[in-house]
Amino acid sequence: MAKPSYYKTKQQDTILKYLISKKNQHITVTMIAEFLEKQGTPVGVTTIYRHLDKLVEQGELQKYIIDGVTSACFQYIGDEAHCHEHFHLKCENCGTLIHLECGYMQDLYTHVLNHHAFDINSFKTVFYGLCKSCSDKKNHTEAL
Amino acid sequence: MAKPSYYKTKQQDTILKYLISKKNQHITVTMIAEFLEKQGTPVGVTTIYRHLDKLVEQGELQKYIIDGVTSACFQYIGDEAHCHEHFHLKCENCGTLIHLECGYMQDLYTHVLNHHAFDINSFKTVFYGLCKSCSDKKNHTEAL
DNA sequence: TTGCGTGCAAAGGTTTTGCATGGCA
DNA sequence: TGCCATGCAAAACCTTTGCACGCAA
Repeated sequence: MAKPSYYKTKQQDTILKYLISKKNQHITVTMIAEFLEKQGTPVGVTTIYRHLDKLVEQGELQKYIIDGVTSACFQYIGDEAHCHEHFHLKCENCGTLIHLECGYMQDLYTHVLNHHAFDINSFKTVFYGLCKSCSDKKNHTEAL
Repeated sequence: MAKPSYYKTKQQDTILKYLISKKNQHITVTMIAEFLEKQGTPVGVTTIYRHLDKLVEQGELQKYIIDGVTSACFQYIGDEAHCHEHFHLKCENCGTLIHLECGYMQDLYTHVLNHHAFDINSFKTVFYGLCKSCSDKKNHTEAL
């Protein structure tokens, strides 16, 4: 698996450069397509999808989906694939996406690995819940 | 919010009965539609979507999405909405979905709430990673 | 009788597939 | 030249919306 590209093409290079420039940032296929369009180096969405799939297989790119966001999200991580401390938090109310770096998550990773024999991929995992301001709001408005 | 139904209808009742019979189990809109069809009480998917939305708003039903599963997943939980110990684990390789009940998760919930001011919804949160057998397989096949 | 509930049909959006053409090696 | 890469068009899906009719109260 993780088939490498046989040919080096302009499109491949263009996409990869963009991904690297947005390293560790949240992007979507539409964002990529629009940016490349504006930049004067348009690439067909089919091609973008195919390259992203390949990079995900190779582990250089993380794909994650978020409820309420209609398209898939990606984050280029290069060779930091085994970081266990970066998680996503998504507020179910206001939609804010928080990137969380926290040592406790390393413990969580270890716990689940040792006690439940499950190797968590932190980048792909999205925690849902309520951020502080929305949580406060809800409590104030609890009288519906 | 959480608008109650004004009218009591056969469809509403049929859907709710099915959900309750599958309590704490993983279901999709298609599964519901097919079951009701076979049972001789077909309900249009539009209606199913609308009732599910309402139940999610009311907190009786949890919606979660899983990468690789093209449609949304639901789980009827009734009034157990505030359990912080039930999480989902999804193997990225074989697709197995594990329902995890674990006291450590209560600690995780507390940690994130106290240190990061974020109130995690455990039912909606899906951990991605590798289950033991797939993890073992990967290590054996590491020679690609 | 009133007006919400239902469900068909159509629209909307993302992602995949078929296929002819283009371009790397 | 051989083959993979590309990208248009169309298909495949899931989900939402519009609208006319049905049905609960």
